Amino acid sequence: MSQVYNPKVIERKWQKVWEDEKAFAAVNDYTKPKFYALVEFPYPSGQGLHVGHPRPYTALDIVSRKRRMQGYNVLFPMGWDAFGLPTENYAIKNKIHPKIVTKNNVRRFKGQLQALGYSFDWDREINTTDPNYYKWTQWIFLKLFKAGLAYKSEMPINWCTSCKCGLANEEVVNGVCERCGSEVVRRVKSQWMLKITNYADKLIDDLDGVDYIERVKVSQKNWIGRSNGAEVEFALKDKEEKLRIYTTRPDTLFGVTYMVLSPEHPYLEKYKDEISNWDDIVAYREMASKKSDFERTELAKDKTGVQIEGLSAVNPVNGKEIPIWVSDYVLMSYGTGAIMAVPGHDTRDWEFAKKFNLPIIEVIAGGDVEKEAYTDVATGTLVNSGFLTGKSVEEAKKAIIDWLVERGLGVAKTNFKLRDWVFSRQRYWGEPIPIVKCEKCGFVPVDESELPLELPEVENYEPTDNGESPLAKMRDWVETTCPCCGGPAKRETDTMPQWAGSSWYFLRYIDPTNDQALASPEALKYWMPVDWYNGGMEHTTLHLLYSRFWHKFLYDQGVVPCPEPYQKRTSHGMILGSNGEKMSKSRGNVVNPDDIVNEFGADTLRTYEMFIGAFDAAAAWSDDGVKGCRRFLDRVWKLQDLVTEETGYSKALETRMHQTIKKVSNDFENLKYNTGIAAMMALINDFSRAGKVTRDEYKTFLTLLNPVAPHITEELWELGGFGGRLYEASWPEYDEAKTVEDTVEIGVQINGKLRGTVRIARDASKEDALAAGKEAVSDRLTGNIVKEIYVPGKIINIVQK
RNA sequence: GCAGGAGUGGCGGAAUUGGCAGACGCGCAGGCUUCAGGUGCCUGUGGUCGUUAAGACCGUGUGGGUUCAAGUCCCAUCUCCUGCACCA
Repeated sequence: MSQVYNPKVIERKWQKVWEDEKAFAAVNDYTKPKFYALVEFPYPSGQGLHVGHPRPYTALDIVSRKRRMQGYNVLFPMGWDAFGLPTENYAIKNKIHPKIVTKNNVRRFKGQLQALGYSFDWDREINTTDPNYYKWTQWIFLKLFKAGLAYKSEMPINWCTSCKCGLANEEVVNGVCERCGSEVVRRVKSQWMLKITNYADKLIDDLDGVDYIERVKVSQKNWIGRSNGAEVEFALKDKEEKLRIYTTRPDTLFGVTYMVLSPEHPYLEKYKDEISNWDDIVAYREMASKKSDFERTELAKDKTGVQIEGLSAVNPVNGKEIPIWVSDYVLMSYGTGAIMAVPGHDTRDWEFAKKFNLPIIEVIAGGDVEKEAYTDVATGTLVNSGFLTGKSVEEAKKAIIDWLVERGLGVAKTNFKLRDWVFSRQRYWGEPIPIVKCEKCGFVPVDESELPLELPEVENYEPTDNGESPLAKMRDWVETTCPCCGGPAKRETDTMPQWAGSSWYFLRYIDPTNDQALASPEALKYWMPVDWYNGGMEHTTLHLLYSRFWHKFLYDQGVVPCPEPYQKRTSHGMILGSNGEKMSKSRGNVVNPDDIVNEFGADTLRTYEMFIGAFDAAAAWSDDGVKGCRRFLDRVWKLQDLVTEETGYSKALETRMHQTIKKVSNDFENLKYNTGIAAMMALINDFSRAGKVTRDEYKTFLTLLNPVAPHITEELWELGGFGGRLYEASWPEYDEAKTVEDTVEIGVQINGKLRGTVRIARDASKEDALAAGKEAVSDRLTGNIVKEIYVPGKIINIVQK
């Protein structure tokens, strides 16, 4: 009789064995087929690991373990995205250096991850706050700077009033700081910017060549927001200068009844002497500037504006004079900051026109422009539009652009919603920006040989009230000499955002100790691109876009061998509390993974998180579900008592074995861990029903389960005396021909309703099948058969009156 | 408003190309083991009707449709989630 299953003992035992044997080290043997599996490296927060973390980690651990058994050289690394505000805030509050805080948090996280038995190659562990790591983050920044893609610009930025720090547009959510939830205001500051917009087209177009789940592609596209249209010049009446606007609907040019400038448009200032109601304009502009972006969008439903008196425009297609208004529904940051308004066919213009009683002209037939704007482009036909009348929207667009181009009145133009990336943070705990400002030479890059430019030790990490980074107070550090002219100069005191370190980390795992390059070209060529990258949906727009941008830049620089970093991207769903709500301290529904490991074992936690439901859907935690998975592993443990001396698969279970190997193999590759585990549960039910399991059945079962529950299976493998280590065993093969049985039970329907079943040969002829089928439902047959359907292996349906 | 996704037992969730709806797990009920509780094992478990049974009918958000056959395809509609949101 076997001993009791004791995960505490065996899990520790095998984790030690794997570590000592370097079981999961990726080797630099470039002749083997490679598989690079990547999960998002965590931010080592003070709270420790959350039950959400193991879900994606276990999923790719399963794939990695399986691929190793299939002979791949697998790279499955882990590291720490350790720069960031919570650590800095904790350091400020508790007067401990962020370096120490980070070190402690990392130790805790690492211990927790190791207790879960992941097959990470810990020899390749990286940490973004390690100077040997951020040396290369800075190096990439210098490359960007030298390529003209990093620039400093005075611009209104999003300023978090609590973090005292500038934020990227992406970090402002509903008008508040994504991180701390405080109010975000506009402030003009000189900021480092990265020209991600230069890559806007490629970032969209290259999505066609990668295997990302659809919603990730869609979000990336929406975020970049490419739209095709035209820039058109409207003459200002009695002026030399033209007013340039952007539109995606040049086909509606005959329907323009007014124009709108954004409140920040430079023409207002320029023509203020000729504007007779200048005071009203100024008042409106001030009111608009006081509104935050959030308020501006919140008040979207109610349009406001003022007509500019003394200024009007001329429609280039028909010479009509049209009024110009100013309104904050037009943004200076998009297009040209001015629009042509076509209330008949644009919802916003329609609302504005209705409110201010402006004329509405129908130029596309199909709707009722008095009731609402008709915006359908697919079916409309042009009316009231001169030479465009009668054309479809698509034809009209082409025709009008040609017409405008011929006369020098406009050009086709593509616009993007994507803005350049605000790259400065007025904070201590980030990578210093390796730039020096010299009175004579301007912004000068620090010489590459000086990298890493290390963070100096400061007394106080608190940001200053005037919005400068704590580094600004470090006289000794700030005052330096210009690398260019040798004169006195000052260091940049802003640091990089947290996104910087995570924008290229997957490259460093490939060659983590290289001090000559971020990674060797040979190693990059072998390992890149990442074959499978899994991460949260919350990183779909920011991290994914930023890292693709950097990678594309590095590709253009000849540093990396491929234009896209990730071949495949999947996302996991969140783990919710047992009440179906997001886990949070305040809701009191947080589950600590340590408790589960202590009470049930790591294998149970792993199995449960994979069995909980569809991988990409959110799932609510259930303590009973955890128990069920432990019960399953207990039954696996007891399987050893059923093992016989027989080899091969028993006759009764042969088909089932082949089917299960096939199902589990496929499910593990397709994120369907829940059904893969269900198949193994069903198999173990078969074993207990049979009352025995052959050695080979047992061996196959342990191998299939190993990626999910590596400790218990490794222990049983050893107890079973199969020799060697299970992690080195081969993944079981199946024979397609043996996944189907010779005879099948199929349903027999009468008029589409199931009336019986019949067991017949899989490839039975129609005659035989129907004969058997009729036999099974003979008492229901009327003899008046209209139609007989037989789908081999599936169904018999007899249609009768 | 736009985009993406989802609505299936008491619950989590399964269902290659349309082909026996509810796999697997939880929960629940009964039984065996036990002094007892727990564990373990066995059996049952979509609903309604039917004395048990045999059986019948209904059943995948709602309403239509296509088909021998629909959770799956088409049209319409409702609800929920997740992004984005005055982007011209």
